[in-house]
Amino acid sequence: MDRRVPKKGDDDASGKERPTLKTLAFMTGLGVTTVSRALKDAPEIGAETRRRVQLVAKQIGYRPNRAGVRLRTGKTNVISLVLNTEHELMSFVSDIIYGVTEVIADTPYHLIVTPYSRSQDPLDPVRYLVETGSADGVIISRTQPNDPRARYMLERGIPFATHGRTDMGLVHPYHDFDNYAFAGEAVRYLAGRGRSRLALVTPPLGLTYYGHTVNGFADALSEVGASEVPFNTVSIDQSIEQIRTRTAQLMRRKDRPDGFVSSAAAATLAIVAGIEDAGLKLGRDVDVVSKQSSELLHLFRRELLVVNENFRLAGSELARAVLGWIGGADPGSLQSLSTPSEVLPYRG
Amino acid sequence: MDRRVPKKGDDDASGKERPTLKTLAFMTGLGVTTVSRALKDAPEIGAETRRRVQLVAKQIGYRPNRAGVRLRTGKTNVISLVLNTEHELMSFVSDIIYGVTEVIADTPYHLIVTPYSRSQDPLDPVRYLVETGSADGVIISRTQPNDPRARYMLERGIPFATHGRTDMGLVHPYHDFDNYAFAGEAVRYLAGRGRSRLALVTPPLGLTYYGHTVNGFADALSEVGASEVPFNTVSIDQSIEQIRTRTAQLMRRKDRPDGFVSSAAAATLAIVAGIEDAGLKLGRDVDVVSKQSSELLHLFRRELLVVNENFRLAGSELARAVLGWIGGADPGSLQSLSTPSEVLPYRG
DNA sequence: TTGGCAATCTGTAACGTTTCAGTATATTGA
DNA sequence: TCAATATACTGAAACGTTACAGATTGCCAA
Repeated sequence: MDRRVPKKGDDDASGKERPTLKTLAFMTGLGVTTVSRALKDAPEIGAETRRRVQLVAKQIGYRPNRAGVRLRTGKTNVISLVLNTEHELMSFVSDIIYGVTEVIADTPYHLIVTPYSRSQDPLDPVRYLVETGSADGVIISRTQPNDPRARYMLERGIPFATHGRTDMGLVHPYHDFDNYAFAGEAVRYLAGRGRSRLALVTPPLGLTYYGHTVNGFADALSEVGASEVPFNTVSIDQSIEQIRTRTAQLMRRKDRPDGFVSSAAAATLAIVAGIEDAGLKLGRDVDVVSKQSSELLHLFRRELLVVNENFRLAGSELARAVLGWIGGADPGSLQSLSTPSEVLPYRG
Repeated sequence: MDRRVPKKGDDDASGKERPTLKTLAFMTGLGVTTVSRALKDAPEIGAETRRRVQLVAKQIGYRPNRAGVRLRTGKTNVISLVLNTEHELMSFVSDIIYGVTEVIADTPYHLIVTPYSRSQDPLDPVRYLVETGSADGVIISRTQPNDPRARYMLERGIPFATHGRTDMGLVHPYHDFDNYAFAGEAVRYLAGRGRSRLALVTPPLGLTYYGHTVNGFADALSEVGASEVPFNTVSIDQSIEQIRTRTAQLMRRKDRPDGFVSSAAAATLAIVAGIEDAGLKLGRDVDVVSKQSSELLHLFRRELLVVNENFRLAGSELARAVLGWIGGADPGSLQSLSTPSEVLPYRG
C-alpha cells in the first residue's frame, strides 16, 4: 500500500509554520548543514551562498529555535539573576533588572529571575541552576567575603558576576559601589559641618560591603578626629519599625550622636522618623548623610545629605561582565568599581 | 574492524553526567518509553513499576531536560513578565516579580522578564514572545481599554493575564485593583474632613484604570456635593519635577484645591513638595489621600492619608491566572479584583 | 484448543540544531 | 597528464524527550 505519512517540511514553505533550517534549505536548494553554517559565517561557505542564505533568512524572519540549539549545544542563552525575595523596600531591584535587560537587549539572551527566600540556603538556587544547566551565566547579590556561591560556581566553571566583592583570594567578575569611599566622604562632610559624634547605620552584617563601609567610616573618623557613637543594634535590612524605635531610643540619650551615616534610603526614612520621635530636628540637632538610589530623599526632607548609587548602572555592568566571561574574556578584567558622587545637600 | 564508537549512556550510570531517561531506563532495566510514562503517572504502567521508577528517579535526582521537553512538545515552562523599563519610581515592579515567583516556586516554571522601552510599540515584545514561542504564558501591565496586545494573544490562543482590565467585550484573565472604589473612598473621606474642592492626580491617560479612577472620583464628588479642581496637566507617570512644579503653580492660585487624591506614592511625594513650595501646610490647608504600595508615606508626612495597594498580591494573582489558563481553566473564571483598604490616617 | 482482549511494556521516529565524516568539483603543482 | 589539495557542499547522527504503533504476556470465554 502506498499510504505514506506526509512529513512536516516535505512540500512547500507556504504554511503558517515557523521557518526552520529545513525551510531555508528547501527555499535555497541547499542542504540543512550548509544553511546552518552559512548563517554563522563559517569559513567554508562560498561568499555568495552565504549572502543568499542570510538574505532569505532575513526575509522570512528566520529565528533559530532555542530548544534545538540548547539541546544540541547545551547553550541556553539565558542569564539568571538570583534574588532574595524577603526584604522590605527593594526598589533598587527593578533598577538592576532594567540595567541587565538594557545590555542583553540586542543579544539572544533572556533574563530569568531566580528567587530564594530567607529561610533557604542561598546556595540552593545556584545549585539548582548549575545542576539543571538552566543558565549560561549567573548574577548574584548580597555577596559575602567568603561566598560559597562564588566558590561553587568557580569550581564548576560556570560564568557569573557578583554584585559586591568577595575576599577569598579568588578572582571573578564583579561590580561594586565603593562603600569605603562613601562612608569616608560622609564622615568628612559631617565633620566639615562641625559634627563630631557620629553613628553608622551599617549594611547587613555578613555581607562584604559591611566591612568596606565600617572601615571607611572608622578610618575617616580617626582622620578627622571625630568619635563613633556605637549603634550596632541596627542594620539596614531590619524592619522600618525596628530601626525607628532604636533610633528614637538612641536619640533620647544624653550621649546621642550629632550625625548619622546611613547605607540605604529606606533605613534613612526610619532614622529620620526616629530622630523626630525623640523631638529633635534634622539639620539643627543632627545631620544625616545617606545613600539613595532614586531622587526621593530630598523630597522627604530637604535637610538630608545624599550620595547617589546607581543600580541601573550596576545591572548593566554585571550583565556586561557575565557576557564577557561567557564570551571568553579574562575574568580578572571584568571587575568594576563605581565611585560615589560627592555628598549632595538639597540644591535650592 | 571492531572499532566501535562508544555511545554516551552505553555502559554504567556511574559518571558525573546528569541523569536522563536513558540512565533511568538502564538502572531499572526498563525501556525509555516506560520510564517516561511511569514518571508522569500514565495509566498503562503497572503500579509497582511506577513506584520503582519514581523512587530511583528521586534517588539519583533526575530532572527532565527542559530543552528536550521543549523541543519535543513545544512546552517551554516559561512565564514571561512584560515590563516597560522607562518609568521613574517603579518600586512596585519588584513586588510583582516576587509575587509571581512565590506562585511558580513549586512548579517547573521559570520567570523571564521581557522589557520594552517607551520608544517601542508595546506590541513588539509580545509579538516576539509569540512568534518565537518563548513562553507558555504572558503577563502584561499598563493595560488599555482597547489593548492590542490582549487582542493579539487572544487571536493566537496564547494564555496571558493582564494587570488591569480591558474593555473590548473580550474575556480573559486579569487582576485589577478597584480604582473606582479607591477614588470614591478617597473623595468621601476628604468630604468627611470638610474638604470640598478636590483635585485628582490621575493615572496615565491611555490606561484602563485612568477611566476607573476618574469615574470613581467624579461619581463620589457629585454624591457628596464636592467640586473638582481640574488638574489635567498632571498624571502619575510624569517626572517628579514636573508634578512638583505644576502642583506649586496650582496651589498659588486663589481657587486652589483643599484636597488631593493621588494614584501613586511617587507622585504624592512630588505633590507634597509642590504644596510646601507654595508655602502651604499639609493637613491644615490641604489634605492628600494617596495610594501606596509600601509603608513609606507615613514616614514621609504623618498628615498623609493612605490606601494600600498590594502589588505582591497582584503578582501572585496574575501568576495563578496564567497558570490556570495554561492548565485549561476557563479564562472567565480567572479574573480577580482587589478591594482597597479603608483610607488610613497615621496611627499614632 | 483457540480467539479475543486487557494489561504492560517497547522500539522508532520526530522536534531543530550542530558536528562529524565525508563527497564532488575545481584548482594547483610537477 | 596525474595526483594532490583546496573549495564548497552534504547526509547521518546525536542531544533528551514524547507520541505512535506495535509487541508480548496472561487470562478468560467459547
